[in-house]
Amino acid sequence: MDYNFKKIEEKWQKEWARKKLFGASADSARKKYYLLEMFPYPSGKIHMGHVRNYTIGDVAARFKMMQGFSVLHPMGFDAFGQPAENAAIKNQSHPAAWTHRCIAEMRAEMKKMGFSYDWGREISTCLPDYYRWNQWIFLKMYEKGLVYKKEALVNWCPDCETTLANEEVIDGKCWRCKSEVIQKDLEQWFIKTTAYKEKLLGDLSRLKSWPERVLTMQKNWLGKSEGVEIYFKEKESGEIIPVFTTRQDTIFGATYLVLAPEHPLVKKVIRGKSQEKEVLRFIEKVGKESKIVRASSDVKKEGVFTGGYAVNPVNQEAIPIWVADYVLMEYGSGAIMAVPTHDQRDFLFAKEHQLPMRIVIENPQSRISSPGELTEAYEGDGVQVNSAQFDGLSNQEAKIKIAEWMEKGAIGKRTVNWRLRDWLISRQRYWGTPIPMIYCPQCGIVPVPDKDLPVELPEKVKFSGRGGSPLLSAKNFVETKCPKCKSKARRETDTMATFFDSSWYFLRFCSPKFAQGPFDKEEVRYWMPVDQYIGGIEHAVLHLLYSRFFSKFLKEIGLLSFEEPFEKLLTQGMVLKEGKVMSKSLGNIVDPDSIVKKYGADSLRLFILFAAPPETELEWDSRGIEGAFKFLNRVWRIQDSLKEKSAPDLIRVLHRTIKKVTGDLGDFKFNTAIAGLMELVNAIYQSGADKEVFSKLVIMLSPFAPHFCEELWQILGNKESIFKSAWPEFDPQILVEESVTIVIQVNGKMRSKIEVPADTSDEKLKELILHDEKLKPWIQDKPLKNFILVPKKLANLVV
RNA sequence: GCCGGGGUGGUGGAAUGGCAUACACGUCGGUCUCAAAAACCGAUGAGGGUAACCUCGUGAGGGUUCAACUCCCUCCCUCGGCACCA
Repeated sequence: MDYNFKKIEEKWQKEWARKKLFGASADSARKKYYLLEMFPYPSGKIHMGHVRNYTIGDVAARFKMMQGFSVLHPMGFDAFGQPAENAAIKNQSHPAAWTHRCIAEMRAEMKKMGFSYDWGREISTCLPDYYRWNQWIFLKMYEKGLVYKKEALVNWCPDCETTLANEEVIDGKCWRCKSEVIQKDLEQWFIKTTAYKEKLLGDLSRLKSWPERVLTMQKNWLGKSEGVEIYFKEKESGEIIPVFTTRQDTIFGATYLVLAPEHPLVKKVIRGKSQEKEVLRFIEKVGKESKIVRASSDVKKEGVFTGGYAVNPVNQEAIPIWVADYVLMEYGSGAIMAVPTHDQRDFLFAKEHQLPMRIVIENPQSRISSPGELTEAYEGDGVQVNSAQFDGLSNQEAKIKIAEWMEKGAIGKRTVNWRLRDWLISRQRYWGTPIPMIYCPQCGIVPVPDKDLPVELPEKVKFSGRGGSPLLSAKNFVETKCPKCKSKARRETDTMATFFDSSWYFLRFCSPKFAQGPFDKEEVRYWMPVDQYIGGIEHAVLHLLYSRFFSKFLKEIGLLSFEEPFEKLLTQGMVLKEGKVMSKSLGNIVDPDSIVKKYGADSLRLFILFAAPPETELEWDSRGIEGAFKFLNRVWRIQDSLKEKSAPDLIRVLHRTIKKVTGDLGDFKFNTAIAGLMELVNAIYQSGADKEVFSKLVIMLSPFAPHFCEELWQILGNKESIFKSAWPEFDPQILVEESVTIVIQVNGKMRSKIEVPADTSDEKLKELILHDEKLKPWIQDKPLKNFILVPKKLANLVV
């Protein structure tokens, strides 16, 4: 009988669904294992990236299940978002209809892959019974003062016609449509993620099993920087100009001060001065430049003198105030003290504009004492000079002493600066969670009361594709009554960023139908945290940071008992073709469905895991998939020639394989686990196997090729599902070899091998080695200087 | 510039101080066949040698060690992240 993958796969997919084989339930008698893969945006079809992500998760889930864990392995859809809306505008359909069709298609394709999801727990974020809890959590945050509305310069994508969070702007471009993001002054909703910045940074050290680069990316994003805020004074008005620096040790070398062009003080300083016009012209010019151009390092830094002076509080020196494009309003206080001798940017700027310089830290490697000799700024450590009472100290000591001295004299204060900004979450789009807020002419901003949730998204709206939220066109939605005073009021028409939806979905999976709250605390106590999370690196900052923030918030209001939602994280590599990411625009997509039709899901699963370790990039290889298919056929044929009894050598190979595969699966080294199984199959082809050995091979292969193995398992006479059977264990007794091969080196080079009984004494072994004929030419009559023996492995003779 | 990952046969990749290149793809040869495919068996880092074997070989150079792909130092290349961050 041939291996008919089509028939087998359909048969078992039906059977598993009928038996609800993968239905999870909290079972306090067993250890739990929550395995989660990042849920997809329902774009229609699954692609190879999904297949890889979900296959990695599926193998781990099935393996844990067979090891006796109570496994939670759910799947759902991150269903709100702009593509649905764009598609609706294009096809004159409704975003909901488009989304539900895509979900149905994707679900069907996932089922064809044989993933072991508990489909009874499926969630969709676009359904009211999900998003009402978005609104509920949002209002809880509002209650705790973590939600606020303010007018600010925000990121605006002209193509998507909506605002974007800082995290959604990559290289100055929209993360989704890649068009250039501009700055707009708008009133928007923000979430105070910065309230948890210390925890978000500090708890990174708890995430011992997260990839190093993800931790680094989050750390960079949070961007903690410790320094001092120093209070300079504007000479004429006496107005204070705070300046942030991490190099307070160089304060005596400050020879000018620079304000960002947007700094509010600039206009005051220049008023009535001869420089006024020139400065205004400069500010206008900088304002027109895009952020990307301004930030590119090869563009020359420009600036103008304001005509004003600032007084340095440490020595009462008056230094010129400049305006320059290299100082950013968004960071620190938008003003810097410039120390050209010890900061390279200041150095270049000072040279260009012939500004004065003063050395205040001696470079121990060079004898330069006059600033004119410098070719670049010295940013390293050294001894303080020209620094009044701090002369002679090392700059590291001076840093501490100067900070203390400034605080005492109230001319400065130790400050911590962060790169992290609050999270802008309002979007001027339709297909998202309505923000549950009401504007009342009498009462102002009024939150929607709990009992009125959910604020449902109205179905009938106009999609013009041009400006403003489509919700504005839904009169019945917009017009409402104030919950407080009952007078006529207006609903907020912005919706939430979809990252809000995905920041807590892993909690919803624990009790997807719970109606009294976002989740059942008891269920969450059992299942959370997620033991293993698997997904793409593109969420290293966005989704993973927001989810961590949510968990910290929900813990603080007493709903959770843990700090970090994801215990272990695996970021899988991308799937490439001819060295490039598969993409529509490059036209190099391999459709998983076509591969399933040709070779079956089991071959696809096997190939995608065998071709590379999960974390590295994977080059798609059409011959590789054939290899996987051939391997399954090779295993299939073993059933035709089973022997009565396996040879003892094969039993040893089997136990060695069990040990290797079990270990490799635990470490997510799927490629070497499969290689181990291939070796076992090769050994079976050499000596023939009995039913016992073959059964164990089938069990070990089953997480990778589940339908295939389930069928063989049944053919072997088993009634119960293979996934209910116990994972094989190896017998260490059998692994103890009777004889061992000792590699013999002379001066570190392999020259001979001998096989000896495992219990040979060291003395006996040494004697055997010294009389080895093969070594004669290498030793000759040179005296033996050293003899190193690694038990049961190797000997090295040094002559 | 700073931070992180990586560099091993024709190809994907194994080996984290102890036989470099497991496993697979590809290529070559054999068995079976009228023939082909499939299947099965075998060879396959480079150079030298009839052969047994020998020499070289994990981005480059140096070091530690009886022994280095593996640890340390310097450098090169490459991928990713952050960046006028004061």
